[in-house]
Amino acid sequence: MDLTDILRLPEPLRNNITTQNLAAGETLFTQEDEATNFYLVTLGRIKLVRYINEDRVSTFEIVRASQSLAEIALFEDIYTCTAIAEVDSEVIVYPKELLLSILRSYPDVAIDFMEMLVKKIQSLKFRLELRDIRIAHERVLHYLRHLVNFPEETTVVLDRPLKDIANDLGFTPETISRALIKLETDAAIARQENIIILQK
Amino acid sequence: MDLTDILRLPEPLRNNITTQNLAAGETLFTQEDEATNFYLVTLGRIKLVRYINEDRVSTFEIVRASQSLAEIALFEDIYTCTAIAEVDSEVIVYPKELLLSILRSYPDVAIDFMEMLVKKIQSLKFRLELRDIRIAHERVLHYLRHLVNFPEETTVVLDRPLKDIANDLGFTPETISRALIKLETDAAIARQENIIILQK
DNA sequence: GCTAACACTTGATCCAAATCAAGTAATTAT
DNA sequence: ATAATTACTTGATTTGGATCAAGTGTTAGC
Repeated sequence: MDLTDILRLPEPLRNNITTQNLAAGETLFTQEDEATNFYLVTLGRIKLVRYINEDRVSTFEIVRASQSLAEIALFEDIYTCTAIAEVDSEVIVYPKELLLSILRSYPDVAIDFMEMLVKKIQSLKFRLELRDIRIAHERVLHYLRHLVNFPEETTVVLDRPLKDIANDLGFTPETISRALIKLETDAAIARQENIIILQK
Repeated sequence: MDLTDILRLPEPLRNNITTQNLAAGETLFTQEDEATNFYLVTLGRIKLVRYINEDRVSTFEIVRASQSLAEIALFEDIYTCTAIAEVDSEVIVYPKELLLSILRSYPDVAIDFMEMLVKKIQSLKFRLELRDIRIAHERVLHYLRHLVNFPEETTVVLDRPLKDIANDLGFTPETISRALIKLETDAAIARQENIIILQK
């Protein structure tokens, strides 16, 4: 989902993009706002959420440095979710029309952009697949194994609070905690702080 | 998610695509197969599934007429899921390299393609949002309301067996059945066969 | 037309995650 | 340094979906 290629923009257009800084907890845009920009995160972490009703929030996605958000802006008039900085963050702002013209004029950038979109689709599909695993410790194990990029690797460093991971996986923090303990007693993993070692 | 624009291909290239017919239950491609083609469904319904382990199957997506599948083929070497025809179906086969060259040469087609990808992302995000609603009748109602394209509409025609919808939503058929009955007694919906009327 | 398969419904029971509650440890703020 | 907040853990209880089981009605096949 790396989008650094988007940064390699044609010179004349690169001058028209700006950066924006966000404090932890600050909102970048809100659901139903007019969609005017596409963003690339350069620092920090942006959380995309949707308010389903008064007391229910669904977290769609955690967008990290070098990842993009608000692709929808290119083809829709309003944002369909709310973007909030989880920690102090920085984003590059690409005005919608500008980006569309770039994508029309530079096939290489367009192909990179498509690849990023396809990777995002894969990632969402995986998260959906996870939800079909009902038993907590099985879901967590499947998730941990997926975090390992290469099959020969066995170590996963959790860089977010467990409660956030719990939320991603559709569990409560209590359930994640118990699931990890079960995986540990079953000798499927070993834990040291926020480092998980998968036992093959 | 309409992709009919992809059909409006530049004349010289259109000759290089072929169609393929599938009987109900037939497999189009299998997880781990070499990814050589991108497909557009012209008739019927293709189900994308992933085999998580021996006895667990996760349905990713139902691809219908005028929708596409296997975008991943463009950027990866192997398919990450298995495609099976739910009913007798027909697909257009786009060889990977051919489609990539089209996307490079024809910005309009590329933009249409991106729009399709973004719509797919939206759809997956919605399905993920659904999974965050735990209570069955609430999840079902949210789903039904989403099937209504225009806010003033109130009628939803379910064109697939309830058990398939149940599977999409991450429930058993029993649970969906009970959820619909609850929504009916709560006067949130009315039912006539496979037609659902949403009470606003 | 009869049988078989399938879709849906209904009821009883089971099970696992949510919830509620409380405590500990670690980090942040003052 | 101390207080306050936050992250995580642990235990007891609740809750609601899964499962098992059986029945009805409809569709498809022979």
